Amino acid sequence: MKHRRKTMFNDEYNHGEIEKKWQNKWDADELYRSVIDEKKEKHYALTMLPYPSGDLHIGHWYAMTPSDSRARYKRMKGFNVLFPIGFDSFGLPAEGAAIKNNIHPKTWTYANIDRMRGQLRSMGAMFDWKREAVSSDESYYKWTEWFFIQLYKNGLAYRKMSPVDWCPSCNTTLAREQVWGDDRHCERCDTPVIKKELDQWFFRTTKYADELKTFEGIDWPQTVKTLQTNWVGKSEGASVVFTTELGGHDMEVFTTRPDTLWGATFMVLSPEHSLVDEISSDDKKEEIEAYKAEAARQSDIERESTTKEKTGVFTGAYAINPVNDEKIPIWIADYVLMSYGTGAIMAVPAHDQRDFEFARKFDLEVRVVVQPDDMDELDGATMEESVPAKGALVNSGALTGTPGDQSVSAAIKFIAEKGTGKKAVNYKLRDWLISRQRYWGSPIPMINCKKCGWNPVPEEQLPITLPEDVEWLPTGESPLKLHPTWKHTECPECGTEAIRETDTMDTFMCSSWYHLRYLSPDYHDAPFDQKEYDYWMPVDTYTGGIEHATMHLMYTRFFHKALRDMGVTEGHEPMTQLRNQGMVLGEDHDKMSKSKGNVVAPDALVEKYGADVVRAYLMFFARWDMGGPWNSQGIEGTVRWMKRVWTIFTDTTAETNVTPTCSNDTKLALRRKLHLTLKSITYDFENVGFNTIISSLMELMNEMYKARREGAVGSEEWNEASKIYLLMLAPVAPHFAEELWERMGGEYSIHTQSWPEVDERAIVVDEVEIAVQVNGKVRDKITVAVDIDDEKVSAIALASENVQKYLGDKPPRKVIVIKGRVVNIVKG
RNA sequence: GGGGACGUGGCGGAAUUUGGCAGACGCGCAUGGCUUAGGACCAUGUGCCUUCAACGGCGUGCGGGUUCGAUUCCCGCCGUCCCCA
Repeated sequence: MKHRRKTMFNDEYNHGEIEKKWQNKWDADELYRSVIDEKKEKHYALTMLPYPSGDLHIGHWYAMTPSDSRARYKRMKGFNVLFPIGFDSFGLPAEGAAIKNNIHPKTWTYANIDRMRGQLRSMGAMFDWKREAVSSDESYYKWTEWFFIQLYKNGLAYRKMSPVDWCPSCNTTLAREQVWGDDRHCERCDTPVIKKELDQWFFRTTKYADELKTFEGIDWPQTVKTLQTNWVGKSEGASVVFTTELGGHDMEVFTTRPDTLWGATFMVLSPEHSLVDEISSDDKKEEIEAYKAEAARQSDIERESTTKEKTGVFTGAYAINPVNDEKIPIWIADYVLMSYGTGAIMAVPAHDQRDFEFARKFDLEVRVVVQPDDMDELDGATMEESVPAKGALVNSGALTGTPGDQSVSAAIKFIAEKGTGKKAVNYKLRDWLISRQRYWGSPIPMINCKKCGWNPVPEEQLPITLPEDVEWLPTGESPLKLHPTWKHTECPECGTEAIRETDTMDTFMCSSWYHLRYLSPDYHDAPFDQKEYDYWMPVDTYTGGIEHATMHLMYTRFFHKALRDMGVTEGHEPMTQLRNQGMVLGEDHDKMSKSKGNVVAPDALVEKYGADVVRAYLMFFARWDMGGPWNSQGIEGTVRWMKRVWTIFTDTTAETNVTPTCSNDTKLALRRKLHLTLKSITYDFENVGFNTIISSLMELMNEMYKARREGAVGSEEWNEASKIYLLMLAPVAPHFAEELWERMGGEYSIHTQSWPEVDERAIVVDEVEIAVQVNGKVRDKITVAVDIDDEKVSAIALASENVQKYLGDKPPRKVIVIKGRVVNIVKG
């Protein structure tokens, strides 16, 4: 047969059979069952749960199998390790499939889960399947609903009318972080989103804004911390109230530069600002309406673009600048967005570039109020660009002359005393919009009564389950809304007829607490069993993609903090250590995509090479946090290495006599290499450096081949190396190592053995080779005793013939000795 | 426009734990062995240049700086990618 060579090595190691054999045995023996053991220190290793799209891709393998190796290492290190898995199984694609293939989302989802369970098992990971949690199970989303009610009762969930991003294709609202790119398209279907006014449920994430940007006591990558900090987007400044000349309408503005207040020569409102219609004069109304319509057609990105020509319309109204009581015109312009700050700005053209461009376009006054020390005297009439730098105040009434380093605080003091403003903080972070106008999600357990308003479903009625007899109409409207009976219920307050909320929750709500459900997925009295929580939490190592930095990773922190304040969870953070893996790219170095045809399918690789080779290659081929291009030839190197491992431990024929004939030097060198390797692999596992774990194992194998040629087989040192080699290999290639371990008479299972101890004495040598440099360039190498003192080693170095050649006649100016590494001689 | 990450042989990547012999390990390539055969296996070599060679010169995106010594630290560019506006 053409594919005769699909077994990895030869007839002895049939990876398909052997991997299956051990998977079944581990299962039967419940080898990876994790139960509370107070005698042991716990380690909660968590990998981000997959969405059941129907097929595990190589990215899942990349995220999960190295994480599994580390969890296995931790277990051998003596920790009681929990490494669970589950499915984030609510979400839009199921409904897409429902519409497209006329299949119920539930049927589709659970069929996918079944298939993916099999694929996940083929990894040979130490998942504890008894702790599996599936977010679309009633037993799970009962508690998602319960959490919603707790948030509501604690004032952290509220409903408001709000302009939201709406995907016309998915027929649902999106959170700010689900809207991507310059054209502001839907994360899922790439359709450009539109703005829509809707009544929506929000979580008060902004309450935790400051806390979300502190990362005390947790070991998270700096990149994630930076992304989250920027996402919170805290800026400090002042809020100042401007009043209209007529009618006395108050308009609050936020500014980071209250020191430039005296330079505010006009105001700009966002076209959507609620006061626009009220304050504008009759002769401007028509023009304003036209402008508003035009602005609504553009995306925020277009509107804020710095390259775009400024546009705007004068409202006919004037405001009073509160610091100097001057009358300034109020304009509307699309570069001011309702979604940032208050939707109104004070325009200081001399010191803000956008305001400057606007002023020049419409011939508005540019008044210099800040004069930086290192610049020539500024002139508002002739300057060609704004000067945003700080500096001493000029033309600023009582504050004129205030130096630049005090100007902001002086201005805040001034407006505070006048009662027209105060110190203020503005955040970019918005409250989390969680309403989705879809069917396949956790219902929002709220009831609306004409008399009593909104009330939560009584907790004893949970879960509010999804009706199964639903249909999808071409209008795209939520089937829950269309269902004839489901939404009709009675008011928990007054008992009269009332209507259920027909929106469901954003699925990020489900994944905000799945790490808690894993603790006790069958527990009925609460979302989790307190005993399990007390033992396992917090998560010690969390691994997953960085793309969730401002989404899931932010939501789950918010969730934990909110629950903490309700007394449900403890500690400030849910996950102590976070590590992100990079992406596996296609062989063409491009992002994998079906359209490019560069997708690598893990199932086929497992079939051809076995899970262990795939695992090892994924650990080896790139830095885990960076990722890199797949290489179908590269994986053959991993096959070769494992083949060599197999051969050296199983082939006891021919030249590999079991009676050692080698020198003591060979044995000591082998032992030294062994313990050096053990030391560095231990370090690498601790520090999540997977690629060098594999290269260290390869190096040691090369050394063992050398020792074998020199007749080391059968010696005590050889046997020690063999045993420790397999123990180090076990987390990487669990089936393969177990098989060899058994054949060599090891006690079942290799995975319950202890991680070996480094023998530092084996590493010690009495002589080292060090480099001798002249002016930083290596000119010779000398071998000296390890404990040689600096004078002696300098003398030997200076005596080197080659060094003398470069030194010339003059005595050296300086000799630097770095013990055990280098001697650098500086020429005289 | 702002913020961040990265840039090392033909390729993926080591050396970023403490600034101390750049190129570990693997792919590819080359030579030899074994073999009826090799796309298997074993061994050796492989940064570039100097027509061969190293005990020579150059070399970690480019230019500068600090240092006895810089892939590593600092400054300025260029390029790639990511995030934000």
